[in-house]
Amino acid sequence: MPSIDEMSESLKLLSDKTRLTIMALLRHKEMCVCDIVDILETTQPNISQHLKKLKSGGLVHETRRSQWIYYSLNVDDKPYVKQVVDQLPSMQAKIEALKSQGCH
Amino acid sequence: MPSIDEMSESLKLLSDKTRLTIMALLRHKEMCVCDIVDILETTQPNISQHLKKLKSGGLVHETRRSQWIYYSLNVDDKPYVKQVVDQLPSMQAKIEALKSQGCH
DNA sequence: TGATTATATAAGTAAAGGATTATATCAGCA
DNA sequence: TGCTGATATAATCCTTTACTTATATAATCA
Repeated sequence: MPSIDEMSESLKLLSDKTRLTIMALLRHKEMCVCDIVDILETTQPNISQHLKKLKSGGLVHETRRSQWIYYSLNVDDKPYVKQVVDQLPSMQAKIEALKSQGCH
Repeated sequence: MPSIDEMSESLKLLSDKTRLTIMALLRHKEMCVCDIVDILETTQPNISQHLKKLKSGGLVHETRRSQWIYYSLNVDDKPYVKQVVDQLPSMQAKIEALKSQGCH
């Protein structure tokens, strides 16, 4: 049974628009930092810092694969987070748009 | 289908520990401001301001009954909010503790 | 090894947000 | 009408936080 403290911490991570959009993107597939930067049209340090918060809050998982670091969702152990993420709108259009000029 | 903007706004309301606790309390029953103040052991203006935010975000509903204003949950139209609220821990113990020295 | 690309970290800034104190409004009652 | 209790609003303070710019680390490749 999650405590109010745990829940409010996770919800704070989800309450930022940029981070919530990152979660919506990762729902489709794992992505590297530069993919997310391109799609969200912001700076690389901005995204890196948001990802760091999501990671230390246990909401995403990272894997290095040569020079790229791929991030993926890690929400299966938090039902109240998973249910929110599952209801995020599709980002398919934005992902398609990226494909044509992918970051690598 | 809710937008990222709508969802992040609701989640921001839930992400504060005081507001999340208020939602957990209201899950049990409607309550007036002085009840919540007593249980959370904070000041009346603090609770009033949090309630105002919850109300303008559409997460609670208010009813005046003589000099008391009762607040109750209003989450049935927002599934992603309802699912979070449904998983909040029980506040039964705190509510019981209040009964013995109720605010009116 | 040096150059390039991907990512992280650090420092600074500006804006948002929660809490407190003081005051105003509103309802009930003598 | 005046008093008391319940709630709301205003103003202020302090902390948190998101973003930017600059720099550091790490990996690949020539």
